[in-house]
Amino acid sequence: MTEPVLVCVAWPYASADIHVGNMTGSHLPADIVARYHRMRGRQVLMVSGSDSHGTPITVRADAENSTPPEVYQRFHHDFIDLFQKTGISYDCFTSTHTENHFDVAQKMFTVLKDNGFLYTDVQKQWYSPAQQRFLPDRYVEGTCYICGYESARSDQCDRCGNLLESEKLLDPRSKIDGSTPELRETEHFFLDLGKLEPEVIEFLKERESYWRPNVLRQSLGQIESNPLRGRAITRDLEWGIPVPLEGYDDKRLYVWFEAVMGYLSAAVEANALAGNQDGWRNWWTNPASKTFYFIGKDNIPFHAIIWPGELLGAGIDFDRLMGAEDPQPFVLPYDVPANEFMNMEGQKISGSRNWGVWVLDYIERYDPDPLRYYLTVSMPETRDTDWAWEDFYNRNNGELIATWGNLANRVLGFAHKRWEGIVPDPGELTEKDRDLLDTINGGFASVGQLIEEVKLRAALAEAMRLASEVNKYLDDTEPWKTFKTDKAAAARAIFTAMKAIDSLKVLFAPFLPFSSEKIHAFLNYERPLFGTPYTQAVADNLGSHTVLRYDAANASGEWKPSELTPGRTFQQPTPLFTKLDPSIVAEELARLGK
RNA sequence: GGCGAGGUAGCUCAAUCGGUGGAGCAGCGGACUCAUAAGCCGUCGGUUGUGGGUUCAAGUCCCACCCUCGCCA
Repeated sequence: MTEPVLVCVAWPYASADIHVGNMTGSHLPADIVARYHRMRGRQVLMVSGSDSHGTPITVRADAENSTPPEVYQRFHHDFIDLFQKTGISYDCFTSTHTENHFDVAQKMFTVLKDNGFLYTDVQKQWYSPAQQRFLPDRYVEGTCYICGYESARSDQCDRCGNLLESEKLLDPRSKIDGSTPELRETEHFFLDLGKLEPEVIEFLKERESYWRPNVLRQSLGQIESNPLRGRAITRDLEWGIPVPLEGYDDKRLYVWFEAVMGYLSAAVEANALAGNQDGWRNWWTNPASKTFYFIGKDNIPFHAIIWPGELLGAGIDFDRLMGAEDPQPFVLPYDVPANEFMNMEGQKISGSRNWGVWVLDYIERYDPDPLRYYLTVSMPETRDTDWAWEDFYNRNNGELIATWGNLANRVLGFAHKRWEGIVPDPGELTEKDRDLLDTINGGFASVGQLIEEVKLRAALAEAMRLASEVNKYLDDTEPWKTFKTDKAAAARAIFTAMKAIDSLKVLFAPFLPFSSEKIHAFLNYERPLFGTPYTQAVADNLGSHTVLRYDAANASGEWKPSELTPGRTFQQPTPLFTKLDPSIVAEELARLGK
């Protein structure tokens, strides 16, 4: 059996469009890692879904005179469309509003409660006598008790920027009907993080040597300076997952508590859809399984502290509740390679100001691989980065096309013209030819190692360096000259370059799957490098939801050097990438902020 | 306010244990023509955010401060 690899991606909230910052922060790095491990022959399961509960969705539903299910479904379908168009190859992209997820989340609640990691406490919350219900913080505004701003949200003041203690808000008003809410006591469940702290610290320290410093230090440093305390995990809401206890009918699980459990429930769903009810355990209770969590820096505490805490608190009892005869504990996160943020032309990306590049909009005008290339070379792995259209244009024309696209085109084009679509016979290779192929083949170790460490910028830079080596080799051997004087030498050089390109196609494939498939097809390979995404409608007692899945049956890509042989036929190539006109920079800048 | 990450060439980033600060792009020069005027060779470019300190030696370690960003209160 090969190693199972679980690739978890932060669940996009189903009331906002996905922008380039979301892509480079989580979906894209996850996809690169997933595609790489698949080619290594590992059992990859890449999961995520739409985070469908919570107040912002009900706020939007109210504003649009719609319903929460309609709102989340609309965004959910857009997400799936986007992932298919950009090649984000989820094995299972589902939703938190499914019977399966409800079941998993409620079981986790029960297990944590039975194991003594939940307790109840009473909080004060704004209550609307007019509507006879508790109001979420976002539904209440009033005067900031720090700066006096009159339209402060109850949890944060937009003028002075301070986070507010909701119950201290002055002159509170309901945003729904303007009526005056009153403070009422309400009982909630709390996750007892203090009790879990020693185990969480031990978990973090075991990973100290290889986690990114920002992720590790922020988690460990936070705990060391402020001991963990309980956090409320229920809310007075209608939209969400019911608390699985008598007498809590008007309370729901808090989204932050249940959404992270989606990694687990999606694994359960994916395997159940494949007809293997117990299959999820291969990724979740098998000690050989490696689990990666691709998130943005704002999500670090949830994934490095709270989620491991929930998994530790569940112990072996979740597995027991799922019917295991010999229940096992959960596999804890192997790596949480959180990214920093990407800005847009020097300013923070903002949906309300339309300051950003929305991926479904991008894909109307440009191809997916240039986006993936640019987002990888400027991925915010160690610090915030900036999307600049001028830079996008330069990277596309001056790097991606100039170094890699042009290389494939010049070699395959020249070879096709001079050898009439048949891979030339090189005879005996010279030392120079073997040196080049050795250098390229070394990429399978060097690029692979960097991807395993989730240093994706460095990995792509290494692949580009190797492509550059082939350009140098061609300049050195000059087959276009030797073709006229020493045809055998030209055949040798072109064969060597073709073989190098056939290998580079694989080295680039996790990053640039569409163009690698193109080269693969030019070379007349029968089966594609990667599998095929498809959608499936799944009906349950909550209705129906669409799941994005991945069919690997026909995939043939393997992380190993080319075995190209002389004599096989190949196609006349077409350019891998489209050269951009400089005018797009001004055109795109003009769209921002409108 | 507490915790954390970052600040290095015009731009984007490297620099292992403290051991002569490097690459790509842009700029400049050159030879070439298979290729999407791409590619290749050469070259210019630095008070490592600021101020102190430790050391034979500091981008790296220590202290203070400034700036950007995130989490928490």
